[in-house]
Amino acid sequence: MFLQRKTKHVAGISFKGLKKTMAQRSIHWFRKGLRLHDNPALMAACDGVTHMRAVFVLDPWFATQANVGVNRWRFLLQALKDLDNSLQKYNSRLFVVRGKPADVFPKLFKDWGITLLTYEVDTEPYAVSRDEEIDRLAQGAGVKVTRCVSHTLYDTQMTIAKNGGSPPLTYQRLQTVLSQLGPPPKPVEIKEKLLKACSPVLEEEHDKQYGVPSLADLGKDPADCGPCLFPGGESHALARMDTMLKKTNWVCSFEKPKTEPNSLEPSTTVLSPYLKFGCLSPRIFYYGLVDAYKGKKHSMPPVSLHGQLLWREFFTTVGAGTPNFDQMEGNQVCTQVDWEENTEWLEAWKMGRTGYPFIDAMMTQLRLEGWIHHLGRHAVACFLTRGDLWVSWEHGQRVFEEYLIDADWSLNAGNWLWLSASAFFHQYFRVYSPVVFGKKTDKNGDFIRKYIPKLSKFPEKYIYEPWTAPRAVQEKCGCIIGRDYPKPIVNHDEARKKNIARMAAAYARRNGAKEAAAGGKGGNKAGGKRKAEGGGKKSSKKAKVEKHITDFLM
DNA sequence: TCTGGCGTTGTTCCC
DNA sequence: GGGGAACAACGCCAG
Repeated sequence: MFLQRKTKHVAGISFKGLKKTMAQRSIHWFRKGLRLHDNPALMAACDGVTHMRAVFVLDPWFATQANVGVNRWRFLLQALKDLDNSLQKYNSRLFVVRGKPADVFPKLFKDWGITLLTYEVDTEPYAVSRDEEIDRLAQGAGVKVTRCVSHTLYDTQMTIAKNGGSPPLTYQRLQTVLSQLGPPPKPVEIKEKLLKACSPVLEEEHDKQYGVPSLADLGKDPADCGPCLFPGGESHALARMDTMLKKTNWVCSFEKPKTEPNSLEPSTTVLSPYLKFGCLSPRIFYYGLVDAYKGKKHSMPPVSLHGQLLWREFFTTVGAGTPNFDQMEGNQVCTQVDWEENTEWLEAWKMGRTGYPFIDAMMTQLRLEGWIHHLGRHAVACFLTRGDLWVSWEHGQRVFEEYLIDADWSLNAGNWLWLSASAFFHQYFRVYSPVVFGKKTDKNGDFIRKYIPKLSKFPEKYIYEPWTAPRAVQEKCGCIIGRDYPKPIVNHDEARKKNIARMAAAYARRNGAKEAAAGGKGGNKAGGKRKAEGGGKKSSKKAKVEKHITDFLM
């Protein structure tokens, strides 16, 4: 109900008006939302239309600017192939068109006699500017545009408006706002409309001009791909979700922090890549969980599976409402930290050569397979930034963007902000140990043995700290530390202490700047003065922080 | 304006 | 080994 209302509103046309003008030929533009199920924009493209064409534009921007690794390309192409297969069941096809959207659409509008363009709302900065341009071109061509929200549970702009015009910056605040908005809209059923709106496509002509390309067609070497553990596409997404939802006990007792980052089989759902590309509707998943929970005791947000969908909602909403969300400079929610450029350490981290087996195994899994457990992401992100290497989270973000098959602009930036304690999370003294953390769920180091075969023969006692193994043990294991596997590039205990102090200094600078700004604006001068003079809780707290900083930096 | 409680996922030590 | 407190002490937010 809500979505239909929104659709009409955003498109600036009424349903009555639509029926009178009766668009005959439409394009549904697939970007994310690579699915037929619960796709309100696709449904809008079929509404009262006799010829709907499904289009995906292979925008060169993604090849040149978007930092997409080969595993994610493979996932995308599989998803497109799956979509094409599904459309064939409706006597239709997917039209994959090469070129910039701004060049492609005016031609398609004209050649195909299009009167209606529909697409799913995308809140990422590039998508927003791209879509604004396409909207202008459509308007110029007399083509109506209908946009629908279905990548998120709620319309992010509505959530922001409900929060008073700015995005909620805490999870609890988001929950409060969403509770005021009511449950998310129900999924839409599309099959009948799709059947009516699809028209036959000439087979031979089609594959030559509009077929889904192969990796080789795109200049990618398929040999660079890792094993295909999570094939792309709506069919796989729905099958994966169904399998998972059937395990109701597991679903009801799911608590994210209790899942294992280094199990050999994923301990979580791995629905993230399917949600990223929209092969799976978040609302289908949400209501699938509602059914699974029904009448049973179950975990709750933030740790439950519903909670995971809300985290996705949280970061997408903040990302949509925060300029420069993916960088430190000009990002209002981000603490400014004096990270250091260290290409050698960054490369060691990226390639799994830090000398810390747990970190290196995680990064190897990421590079080869395109997915690692969320807590593994925490450990490696903390290590790169505030924990050990003091390298900017922006660099880590770019590496994740390249390697992850589920790399999502908002979630990636949001989580890096979180883990580097630059925003949302502030307890910077809680540092993951690259040695201790993994042991909790994998004492024997089986995960390390799998991803770093060189270390596979080390006894349990040394597997997380092979540099502590006596020379004789290293020789017996066929791996000399410093020759066959690196020595640790930093001393964790020393780096941790130094970096906690550096974070304290960064926070102190930020708070100092805030106070100065408040004073300069003629705000609460009395409060500022009181703090400056010393005395009271705040001042003693400040003195403590200063001592802490001095102890480690001087 | 101040204060106490809380925050998805730290580590170490002790019982 | 499991649970709870200490460690040192962050920002946010409701009341």
